[in-house]
Amino acid sequence: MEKKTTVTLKNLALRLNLSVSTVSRALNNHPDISAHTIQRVKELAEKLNYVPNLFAKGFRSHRTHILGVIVPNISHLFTSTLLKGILVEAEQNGYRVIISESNNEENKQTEMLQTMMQFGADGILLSLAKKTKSIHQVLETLQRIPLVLFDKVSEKVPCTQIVINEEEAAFNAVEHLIGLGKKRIAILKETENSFNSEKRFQGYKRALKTYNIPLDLKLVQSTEDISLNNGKRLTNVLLSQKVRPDAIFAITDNAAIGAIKALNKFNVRIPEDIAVVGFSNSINSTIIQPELSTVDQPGERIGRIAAKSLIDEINHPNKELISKTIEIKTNLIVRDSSFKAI
Amino acid sequence: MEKKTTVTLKNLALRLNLSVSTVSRALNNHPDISAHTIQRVKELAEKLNYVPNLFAKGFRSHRTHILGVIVPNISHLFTSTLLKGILVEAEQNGYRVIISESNNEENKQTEMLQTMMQFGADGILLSLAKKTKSIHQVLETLQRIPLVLFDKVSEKVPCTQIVINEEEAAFNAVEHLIGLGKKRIAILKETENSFNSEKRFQGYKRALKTYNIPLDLKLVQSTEDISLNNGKRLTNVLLSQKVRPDAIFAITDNAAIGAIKALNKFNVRIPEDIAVVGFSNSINSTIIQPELSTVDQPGERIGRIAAKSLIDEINHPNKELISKTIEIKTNLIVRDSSFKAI
DNA sequence: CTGAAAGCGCTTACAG
DNA sequence: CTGAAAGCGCTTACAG
Repeated sequence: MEKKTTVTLKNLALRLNLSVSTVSRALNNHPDISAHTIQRVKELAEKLNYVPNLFAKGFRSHRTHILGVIVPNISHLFTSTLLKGILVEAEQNGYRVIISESNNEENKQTEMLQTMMQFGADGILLSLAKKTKSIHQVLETLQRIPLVLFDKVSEKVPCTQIVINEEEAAFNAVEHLIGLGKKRIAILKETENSFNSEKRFQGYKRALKTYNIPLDLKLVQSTEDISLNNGKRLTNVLLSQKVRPDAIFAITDNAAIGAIKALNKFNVRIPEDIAVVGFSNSINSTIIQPELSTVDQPGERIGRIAAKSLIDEINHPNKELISKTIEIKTNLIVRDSSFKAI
Repeated sequence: MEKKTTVTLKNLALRLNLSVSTVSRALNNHPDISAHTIQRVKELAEKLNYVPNLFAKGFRSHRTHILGVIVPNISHLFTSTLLKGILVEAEQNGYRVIISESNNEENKQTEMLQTMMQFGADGILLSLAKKTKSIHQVLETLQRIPLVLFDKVSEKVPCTQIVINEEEAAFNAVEHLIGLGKKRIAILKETENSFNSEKRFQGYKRALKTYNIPLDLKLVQSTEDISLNNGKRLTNVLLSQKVRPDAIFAITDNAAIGAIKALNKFNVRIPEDIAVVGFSNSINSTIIQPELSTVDQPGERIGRIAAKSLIDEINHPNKELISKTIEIKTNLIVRDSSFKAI
């Protein structure tokens, strides 16, 4: 097979003995153009498989219909559900999506924000890198094109932010454990509290306070990277202490699964001896034995709302930058790891 | 905070009392321009936070440095590892990536191929939708811009294709089971054999033949959607038969995990009574109890090689379209679900 | 060393 | 109903 060359308006015009202007108008169904001409033009366009160059189009109209998306790490299941929501919503509104990773590095994030602008993205969806110390470039970007934060957000940025009810969700999870009679509830969280970790920790503390349970720092275990393996490790630390916890609230499913693995290894009964609750409702939470109680974090929904909000802002630009937080409610899903139905 | 307006070459030129040409050259370090001028231009550009409009640039040079990626479904963990590889490799070569989903629908895929071209993507990475009956649009696209197939491929398309050694990997997995003394090895596969399912089934059959085990169609279980739940369901079917299998080879980890769940429920001993092997080495495979033996499918590596191949073709375009398959070797990872070390 | 001009593919206000 | 011309932001061959 041979390669083909690109068909342009000029090509069509030449072949049809028309001007480029007329061809352009015909393809766009301009009312001025005669039905006959429109038909001739469209037939040839079809025949030659003409595809308009959206680059030229967007370049002229200052609208590219591209949304830029920056996430810390694409290869997390939760991230991919966020992305799915973004793709679906973008698609429905005629937008394409450029995706890139910051790898949780601030430099990378800054660089990506710049390239997104260079590519003429109409707007940007950003989930902040964990190590974002300075939000300078974020503000710089925000002053030029619409930008919406989602999932990993920061109150310092005056823009629309899409989050779940982190604090309340954590409160509910811990309250659930307290309701089951648990009194020594440990938490597995991040060392450098990210927005999410911080909020969930606050919810944990408020629940304890509400039910008059003193905060015991021995039960507060932190780690740099809240992964499955670190969940295991921190649980081993908890088990080695003189007084063991009777419940573990992990701020991610992965850490919770690590906890269950550690408990299973030492034949600790779940939930009778130690109950476990996670956060995310990832697919993994139903694979582990016993199945994990967890907060359902509706990734696709968050992605859709984030994309929708951004597209709204693109269509109705604000003169001033304003903060606005959209909080999405979550539900606690109770499974065998915290409450075993008989 | 106030919004800012876009800074262009013209802006800079006006302020500096220079021509647009000179400013352009200065920013690109053209040897003709004096060091002094270069400095002046760059300082102002820095100060005003000038970002070149890559759209205008690409529009002129016919190179957008955008790669289009189409996958059936973004919210699968394996897909996201493929995407990670693509992003990393693209990034290293100065390319941005537009990602979209075909949702396993041929219409959607066709539409996406067109938009990718309209956006002036320099090349396309495509993982075929399951229900791709006609490859007409794929061929049409291929005749215009470089296109590389990965993961879900088709021998009908004359282009570079990146796959794993599907057939051999399946052969090895089944051979492993045979080596453990298993004789009644069931397979869980797809009804309408996709490229992957077909190859894996072939490997299964070749292994049986090699070791003189007759193919028993009762042990060949197929399903439309090779998911966890269908893995469970098909395993229940197998268990209900007069003569049970002594091993199950599932062509996906999810189906294998479903199988394990079903076996656990009926207290079938794994691997003594029935051994299980999956395919993918997804994170789930180490969460299930017992941990799953599986074929390690190096997603990130496949993604990287696919992106690399595409970028190579963009840089060295071929006149003729040629088929070329790059096969990536895989390893079988043996865990407790097939062989329990004592 | 610097500038004026053409052109990438398209749209649209202005003329006729 | 149709066309010639300008312009989106940039680069580059051509002049000087």
